[in-house]
Amino acid sequence: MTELNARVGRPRSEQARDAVLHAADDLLLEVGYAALTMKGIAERAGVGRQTVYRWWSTKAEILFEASVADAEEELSVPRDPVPLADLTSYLGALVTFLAQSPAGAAYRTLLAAAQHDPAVKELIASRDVLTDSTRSVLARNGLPASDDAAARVIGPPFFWIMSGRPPADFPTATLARDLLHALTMDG
Amino acid sequence: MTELNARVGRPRSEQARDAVLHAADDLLLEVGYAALTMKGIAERAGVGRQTVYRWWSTKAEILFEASVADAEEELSVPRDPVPLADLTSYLGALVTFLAQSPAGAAYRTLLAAAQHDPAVKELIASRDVLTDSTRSVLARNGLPASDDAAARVIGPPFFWIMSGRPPADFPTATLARDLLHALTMDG
Amino acid sequence: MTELNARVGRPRSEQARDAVLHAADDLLLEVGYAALTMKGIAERAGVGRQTVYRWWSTKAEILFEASVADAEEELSVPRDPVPLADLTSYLGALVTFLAQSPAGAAYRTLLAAAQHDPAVKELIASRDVLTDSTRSVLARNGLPASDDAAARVIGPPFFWIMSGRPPADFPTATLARDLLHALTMDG
Amino acid sequence: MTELNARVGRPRSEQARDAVLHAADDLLLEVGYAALTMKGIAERAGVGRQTVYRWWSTKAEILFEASVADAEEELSVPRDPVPLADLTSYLGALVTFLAQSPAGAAYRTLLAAAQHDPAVKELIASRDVLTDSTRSVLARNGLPASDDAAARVIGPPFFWIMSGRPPADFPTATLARDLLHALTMDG
DNA sequence: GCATAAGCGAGACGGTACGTCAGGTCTTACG
DNA sequence: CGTAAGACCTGACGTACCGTCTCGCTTATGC
Repeated sequence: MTELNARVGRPRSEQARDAVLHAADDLLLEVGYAALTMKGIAERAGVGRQTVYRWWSTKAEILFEASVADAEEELSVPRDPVPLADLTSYLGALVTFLAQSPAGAAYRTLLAAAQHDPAVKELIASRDVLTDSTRSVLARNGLPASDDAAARVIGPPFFWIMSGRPPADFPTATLARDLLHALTMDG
Repeated sequence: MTELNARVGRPRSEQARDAVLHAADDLLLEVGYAALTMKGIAERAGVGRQTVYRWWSTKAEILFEASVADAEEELSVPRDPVPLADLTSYLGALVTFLAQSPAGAAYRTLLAAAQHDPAVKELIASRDVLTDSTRSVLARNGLPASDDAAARVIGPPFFWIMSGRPPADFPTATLARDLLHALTMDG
Repeated sequence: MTELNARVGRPRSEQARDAVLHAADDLLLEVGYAALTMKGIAERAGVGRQTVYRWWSTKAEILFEASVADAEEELSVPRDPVPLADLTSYLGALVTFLAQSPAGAAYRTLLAAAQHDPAVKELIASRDVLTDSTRSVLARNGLPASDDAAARVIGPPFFWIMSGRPPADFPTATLARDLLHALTMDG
Repeated sequence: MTELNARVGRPRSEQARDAVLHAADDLLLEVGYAALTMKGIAERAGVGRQTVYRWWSTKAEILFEASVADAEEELSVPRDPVPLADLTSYLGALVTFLAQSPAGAAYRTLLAAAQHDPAVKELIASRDVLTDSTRSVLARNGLPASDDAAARVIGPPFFWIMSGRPPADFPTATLARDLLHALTMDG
């Protein structure tokens, strides 16, 4: 028995955990990150404030836990045997994720918060779901799967969306073509 | 007469304005954006709270006014007659600005805040100093100075720094070469 | 020459003085003493704030100046040759003044303010218009015109109104009769 | 069960309540009513501002709660079998209460505030401790215990103290004698 | 008749209290 | 011992008024 005393007392309520994660997701879309409060999350979830603080330190941690799984799923596009088509469709998913998805909103928000909050920075660094998925797409198309290659894929759509431009106007096809050419040279 | 009543009452104190802008700059570096408060700025500046609210609505507005001028200066690199060298040195300045400069920190912070604050988004949109300077560098090297060309220049270093990687590791030269090639084709 | 340089410069504006006094009177009735502010008085009077501060230090001083003249007039009842009738009609005027008149409201307010503001206490002490008029009524009816005789006349209606009871219910006649009897004995 | 949910959550802190009431009492004497602030009371009591606002809306309510009990005690003089002596000693207690006692200062202050604050007026009307105690003294001496009889007892010393005269100079004995005579006639 | 001087309305200045809100901690009773 | 409830202290919020200080202007006197 490695966890002799682990089961002493009332077990954690899965119901409370889910309620908190959903409340955080909902409130992020409704009121935005700045107006998102631990108090508000607890009240929306119908949960005591202490229960929230017991399991998460900050609203960023809640958002992170709430969005990582969704993010992974939304970014996993089916592989296309033609590299150009594969990369293009992935870039499209990236733009959609960043601009439209609740999990994408959480990602942008967390990266933003990380700029002035070391704890969030560490959280993000521990699991950068965007870089990870991009590297796997590069790898499966025989391209270099380095961090800087990933940054060259993610960067343009990321800046595009972060600076508030319409996702539809982003030149996905052109970028895919150029990246494929450039990264093939590099490798 | 455009400003008939402009000189009624005590005129605005330039001294107070400067004190507020500098206080905001200093405090951003010292305590970060989240802990930056209107109250704190006013106290650091030795200024009444009302005086801050009289001229700026939010801490974002103060930071914006405080950083725009600095940003423009730091991003204006002397032109190199060789396009590759010119673009490379500009990319270097971009990385340095984003990663090291107080004005760059303010820029990252504001773009972050814009993700959940429409007022900040509008502010940024009214004067995106990064896109502007990039477009002018592209133009002077005979490259297409569109918004999406700019996004392809800014995006990679922007994501690199935003996700907390070391500025020194960013592949400035490679990116400059590839961009020059790709954008020449597009044009 | 007592006032050699007294007439140098622009003379005081009587118009501004009147506007301030009336504004104070009006605002006292409209918003009450607590919500009466120097700023509000100045704005209502259409006068600069400095002009108010130049001539009065506190809102109490303004009210005092605004009400003393009115008070004296309202409390000067025509003499009745029959002492009981004279005293009765004066008591009636007293009740009406305290309960209904704007100047009476100002008097109650100032006496209230005097309880915790020594400056107001001194102001009132310098000219207690209620005690003065009462003493003169006592004197003209051959009664002792001491301060404590005055207090015995003023006290009951004063407490009655101060504690918020309806003026009509105050037993003017009974009090006048008893006072006349008691004070005659004392003298 | 009238208070089914009364015991849910952390119970109110009696310690905080007492600290606030004492702080209000102390500060009233130290700085006066005008300079008495909710913020100051909270700080002096070592209590959060929200805790004060949670239980009391205004400084007047705090003073009222702080003084009523004291007032009742200070005004309950032991009965003297001789009516004149009983009334005289009660009048003495009244003067002392109004002029010297902290609770008396609170009473004067509240009656003052009631002149321009309907909420305070209602508060006072709900429990006029001065009128109540006076009526009971009148009753136990076989005199009419009406509101206007009470006003004739309280009025003179009340006006005396309110207008700032020395308590020692108030003619307690004369007033007691005259009142006894007059009210006996009325009854 | 022009300088000097003081009063004028306007409005910005550095402060401070307002009443509210969220933070994070604590203390209950219940399950 | 986890939970919901809710009171606790702390401290920032944005507003109002404080009393003071410039401004440009007006309106007197007096050299």
